[in-house]
Amino acid sequence: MIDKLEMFIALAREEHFGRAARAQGVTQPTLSAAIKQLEDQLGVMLVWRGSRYRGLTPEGQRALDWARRIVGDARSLRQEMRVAREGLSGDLRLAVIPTALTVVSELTASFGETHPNVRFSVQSQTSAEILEKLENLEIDAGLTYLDNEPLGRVTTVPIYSERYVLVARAGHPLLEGPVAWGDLADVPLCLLTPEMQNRRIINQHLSEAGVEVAPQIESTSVVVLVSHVVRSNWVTILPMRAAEIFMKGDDLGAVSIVNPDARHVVGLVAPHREPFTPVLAALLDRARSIAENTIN
Amino acid sequence: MIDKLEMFIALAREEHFGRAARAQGVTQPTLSAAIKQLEDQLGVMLVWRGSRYRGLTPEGQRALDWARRIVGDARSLRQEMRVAREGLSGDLRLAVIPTALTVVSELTASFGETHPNVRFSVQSQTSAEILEKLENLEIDAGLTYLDNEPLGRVTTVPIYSERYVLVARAGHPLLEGPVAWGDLADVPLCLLTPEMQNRRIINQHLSEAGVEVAPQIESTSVVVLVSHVVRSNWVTILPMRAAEIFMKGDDLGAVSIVNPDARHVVGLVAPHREPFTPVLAALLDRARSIAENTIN
DNA sequence: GTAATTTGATAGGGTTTAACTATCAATAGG
DNA sequence: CCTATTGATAGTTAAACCCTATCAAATTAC
Repeated sequence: MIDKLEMFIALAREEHFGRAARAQGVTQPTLSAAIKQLEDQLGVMLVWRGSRYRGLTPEGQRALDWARRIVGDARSLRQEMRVAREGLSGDLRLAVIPTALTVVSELTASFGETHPNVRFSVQSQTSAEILEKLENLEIDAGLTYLDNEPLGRVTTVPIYSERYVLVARAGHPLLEGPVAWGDLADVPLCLLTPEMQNRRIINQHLSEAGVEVAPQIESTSVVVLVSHVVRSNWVTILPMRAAEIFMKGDDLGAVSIVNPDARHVVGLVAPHREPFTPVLAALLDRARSIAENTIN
Repeated sequence: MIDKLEMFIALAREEHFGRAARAQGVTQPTLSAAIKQLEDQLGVMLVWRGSRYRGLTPEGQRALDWARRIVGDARSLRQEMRVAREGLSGDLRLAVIPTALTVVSELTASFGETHPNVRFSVQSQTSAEILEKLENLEIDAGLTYLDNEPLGRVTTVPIYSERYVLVARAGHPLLEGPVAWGDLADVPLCLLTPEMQNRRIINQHLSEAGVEVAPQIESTSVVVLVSHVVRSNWVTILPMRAAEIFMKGDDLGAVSIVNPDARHVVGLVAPHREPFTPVLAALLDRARSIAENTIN
């Protein structure tokens, strides 16, 4: 039953029998049969059938909610029993927004010392993808914005709040004094792509200051932005925590952007499953203790 | 997996491999094998093994919590899909404290008219048994005291509050005026047995009034109490809602017990599972609408 | 308009899992 | 010391499961 629910979740996620089967490590006929059996057992049609996948029926949508819950709890059971057997161990899958990537190590470094048997897998994702993967049980926790986005049934732990800095090549005139959002009207910017929440936040502040921008360079990667700044007169806007890792040399400079002193809270997001599994509880604890030192 | 978790829950409840197997409709070797497989899959010992069942290990206790949750959610999924298929239908297992038995029909009568395909099974239990069976998934909802007892992870809907009356044969001298708890010192009482919460409540009020009682007749059945009252000079103390069904003739009389005017809230108790299944949601709704008319 | 491709269902066969009956070993109770 | 109870083990049969191969319908490409 639980295996079939897992396959059903995979099908809803992949929207394709073949892909879902591959994701589950079975062949397509096996997955087709599993879905059919699930429908027989429940007595309702879950998937619109044509010659191809055409989405979930309303009952399928409801069943998906239960399936996620049941499968998630079953995994929690297994994980908790493994912890009982061999202490805190296993894999913890994290997804992180690009501008918070440097913060992950604060979590993992100290956590990893205390719990050497826990392995982390960290992937960079947009905030929307993080919430989606959290729902689909593809990750165990996320590091993302806690405001703005509609959060579902999740537990959140604030870790720090972003402050924005302007990053430019050393000697750039803007680095000399404090910068206001309104000063950036005619500055050549390179920014994250518009579907990313950080970019939307920046857009909002700029537009509130009456500035419309059309960056010549857009990227989903902070490294791309910074490397452009290093090599030219472009400047970029980054959260301080994302920028500081590039500031070790003297080729770059950063200056706070004020007026307003924008703040957006970033923190850990985990599915709200009661009780938490030991590993997740420990991670949330660690996040809370980090927050005490860094949030302000 | 889910079947094995069901067997595990049954084993924890019955504390006996053979009985648990019978309760699950399988043979004892099948259940033994299922538990062993569960232990293998989870990698931990769940049950203390000797020549007989000797209780759950700490890990088993934790696993039991998860198992109840998973199995309960799986049942909810099945039930909800059946509702989607054929409307509100199925069995609703209720357990009710003896003194609230007459109230059940208020719920079931109106509910049954609107939803003729829902069948009720009503059993009389003590309040402690109700909570235990709720936890073990043996019943779907209970009608019991909402105060006093430690309630677990449940949803409650208050329906009415008990007021206590003294019931005696017609013409009994106590029926003439209002009765205080302190007046009952030397009256021959028959009461529910001491493990029942209603009796403990009555004991408490009597003892606060300085009265110690040692009833000659004790029973778990209200009918037994009343039939003794009918045939002799014994009197009993009952919640008004439990007594009024016997007062149709003129052979019995009842009078409120005041000083203090004791009140204890009785209501519906259901496992808190989110979201509620349609049938349970409908029952809780009905309970709420009844409460509006009767609680005060 | 026809051919090629994609997509999911179906058929057949081998392997694994699961359940039952029968029996055994260990322990508790008299 | 004997008997009854309890749970584990063996052996057998039935069911479930998953694979490969193939097919029909629908979509896309030319």
